[in-house]
Amino acid sequence: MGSDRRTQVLDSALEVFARYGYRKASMDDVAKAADISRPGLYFYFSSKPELFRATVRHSLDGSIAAARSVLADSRQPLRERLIGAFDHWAGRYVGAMAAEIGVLIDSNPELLGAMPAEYPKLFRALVIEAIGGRSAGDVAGTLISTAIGIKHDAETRDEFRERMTVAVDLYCGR
Amino acid sequence: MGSDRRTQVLDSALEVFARYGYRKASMDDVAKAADISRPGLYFYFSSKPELFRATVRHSLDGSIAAARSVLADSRQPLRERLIGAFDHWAGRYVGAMAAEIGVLIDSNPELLGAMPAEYPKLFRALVIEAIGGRSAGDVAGTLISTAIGIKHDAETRDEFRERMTVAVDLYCGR
DNA sequence: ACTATACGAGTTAGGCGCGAGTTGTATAGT
DNA sequence: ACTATACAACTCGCGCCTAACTCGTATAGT
Repeated sequence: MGSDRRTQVLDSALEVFARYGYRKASMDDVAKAADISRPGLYFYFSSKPELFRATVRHSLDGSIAAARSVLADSRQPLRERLIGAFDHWAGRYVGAMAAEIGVLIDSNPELLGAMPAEYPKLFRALVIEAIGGRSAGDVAGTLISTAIGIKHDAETRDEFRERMTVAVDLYCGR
Repeated sequence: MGSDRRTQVLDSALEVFARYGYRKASMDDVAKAADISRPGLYFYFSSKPELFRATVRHSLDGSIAAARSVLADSRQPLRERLIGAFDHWAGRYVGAMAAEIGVLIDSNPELLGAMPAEYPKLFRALVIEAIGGRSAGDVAGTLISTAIGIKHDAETRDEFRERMTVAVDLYCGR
């Protein structure tokens, strides 16, 4: 399962990195948060940059997986699936302490390289597939941009969800 | 008219501030760019912070005025008016050297105070008025968020305009 | 498959003095 | 309604140094 020791370390690392930023977060901080020794941390990740990359990848994989499973749930109408997918994808990084995660990601480009850029493409493809039809690309692109815009001035995750609902109804509902 | 000496100084100041940022732009830089002496600059603006505030206000006033005149042009259909208004409002700060202006504004909050926050409200009110109807507030809010989102990953002003056109068509055309 | 301890190498934070640059003002002149 | 020049006060970056911290690894032990 995903609940092995390595996963637990990655979850702890995400909290620590999000709280202190990459530079000020020490391997010792992460080790303490994960309840292992600092040398023990190196059994899982051979360096701090590698730990950081794995942490970000783990987080993004989680968001993508959540979005995918929501979008694939054919019991729900398209409207609900889209709202849920955007909530998992972008809403995860809105408000409170979670806001720092997004900053963390696009604030360390030299460490992450082209890796984070793959995920928006993946998400976009999922949304296009879910919408279907000729103008699916246009609708998906517009909705994604709207989500980014809303993310910038929404205070809470609930507000993000509400406004995203309005956008979905406006752009691809009635 | 608006083409007096003071206006010329404000235009020069905007370029200088946008190019160097508030801190690294000196009053001497602005004076040279405006072709007046540095002491002469103090005849118009009694301090650097005041010059900065006046510069930002001048720029935002210009954008609002442009958006207002476009939205008021009843010869054009709503679709064209909306696209034009967003192009003037947000498109002005997209791509090339102009991208720095937006950063400049929300990167010096202690100098500007609550002043810049008034303009988005004003612009929103203009858009709501142009759209009209019951759900005008929802539509305007969504379109504005979409514009902000597009602004974040559009490379050129043309791309911004094109993608904003798509969004407007999704709302009020087909 | 780890912990506890230790260690070298490298990076970084903090303090400090100094020269340079900048702000705002003054003054004399046109 | 300005320019040219000058000036005091202040801030800011710079280099330099030292102390502290952090990374990655090694070693011995369970």
